Amino acid sequence: MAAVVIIEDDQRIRELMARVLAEKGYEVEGAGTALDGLQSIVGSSPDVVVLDMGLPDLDGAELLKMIRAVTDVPVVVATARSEDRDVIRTLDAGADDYLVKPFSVEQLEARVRAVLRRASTDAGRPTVAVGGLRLDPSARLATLDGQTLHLSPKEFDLLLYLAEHEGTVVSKRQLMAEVWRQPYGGSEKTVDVHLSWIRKKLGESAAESRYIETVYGVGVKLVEPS
Amino acid sequence: MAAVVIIEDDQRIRELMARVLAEKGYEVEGAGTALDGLQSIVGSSPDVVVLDMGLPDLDGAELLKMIRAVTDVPVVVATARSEDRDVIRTLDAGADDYLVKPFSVEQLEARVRAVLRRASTDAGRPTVAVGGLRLDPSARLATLDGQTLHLSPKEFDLLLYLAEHEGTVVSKRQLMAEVWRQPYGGSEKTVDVHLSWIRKKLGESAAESRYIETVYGVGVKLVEPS
DNA sequence: CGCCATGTTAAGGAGTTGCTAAGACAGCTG
DNA sequence: CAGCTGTCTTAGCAACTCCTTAACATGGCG
Repeated sequence: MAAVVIIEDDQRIRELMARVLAEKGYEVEGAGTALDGLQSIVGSSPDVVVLDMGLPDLDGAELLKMIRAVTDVPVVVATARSEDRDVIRTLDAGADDYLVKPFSVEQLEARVRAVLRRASTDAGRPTVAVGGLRLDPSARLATLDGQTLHLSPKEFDLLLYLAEHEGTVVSKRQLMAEVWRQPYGGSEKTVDVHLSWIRKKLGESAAESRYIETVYGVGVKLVEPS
Repeated sequence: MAAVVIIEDDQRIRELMARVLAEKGYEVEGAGTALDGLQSIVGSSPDVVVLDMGLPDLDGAELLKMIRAVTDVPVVVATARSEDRDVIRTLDAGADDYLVKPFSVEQLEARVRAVLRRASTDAGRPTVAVGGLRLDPSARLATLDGQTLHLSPKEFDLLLYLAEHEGTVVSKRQLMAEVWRQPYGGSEKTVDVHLSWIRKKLGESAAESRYIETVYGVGVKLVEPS
């Protein structure tokens, strides 16, 4: 079963979280300070880290950066509502998901599970095909009618997400949250720009769409061209 | 079941480890001094050795060298946090994995199991071929279009890892973890440099790639040249 | 027609990568 | 034991790619 490190200074909360996750079968290790947390991470190589941003000895964003400098382990951050503004900075610093206090234990468990699922499936995700478009996540290879497409990282991720939701309308906010991993604040214009670039590479435009269809006021969807 | 020799001077810790591993079905033998440890290794031919670096009668690194001079048995070293700096040197001296004290018994068991798994698959690894490139792990022999390639140890390991994941993008951090056995802190620039050297020996460069392809922002992959 | 969502293009800066060179270190050899 | 050789790591610069922001154009919808 997966191993979790919980970094949270309030002992009561920490032990509560630990108990809940332990009951679900996770192997849990708790830490009350940033330093202990880092030690635990390095020592135990956990599969997920749950990190409280309000630590007494070090700013949570700082710690997150340190963790990121050292490993790719998925991190779920927990913030108090008052620290809302920092959420953007937090996610920029490399968090994989977040929780806003007060949160229920069900939420905690759900996020941990979601992050784990993402991490585990990231490697062996199967190739997606829509019409003449093929996307192989493990090789990061995109082809259109047999021709290799040169896509930037974000372009690939974005197109992959759309392809995995073929035929479903996806809002730009959702894309900012899922592809950019930035549920707050991120400008949705960025999505427009990337979509435009992808369209160009697919040999289409918004006026003459083949794969990428805009649904005015709602979002976009990827469809098989007719 | 696999046999383990534990070399640890603190009797309490040694017996704790022994009991835990014995419960898991390992055949355990303990030793409190370097000399006893060597005797046990030579006498019992264990499948794994767990070695505490802080022995009273001999420096752990010295003992590790002596073990290596005698056998290829996998060794998991346990170090105290203060000796952190030496970890790299320790691994260079031929350790297969390491534990940082204090560690949980679960960690101990996990590392032992991991090392065993690696060792068992290490032995009979078959030759890998990608295009005109052939890598024979057991003979440590690399050839390109029939011509022998002179690769340094790290270069060989790195190329082998890439070849075993042909067509899959591998991140530099992953390479640091898997090839360098250093999941934390290692500079990823090192990977770049080694890749550059390998490319030169393969008769290619990043600008004109044949086998080794860079995927910007993600990692590298080995592919059959077209 | 006016407002707002969307499309497109351009430009700047931030971040990533490639490669050379130099230092550190171990093992070997004379 | 001094010097040589091969190897690995670190540093640093140049070149490059990418993402975002801004600005302007277009087009839908009331």
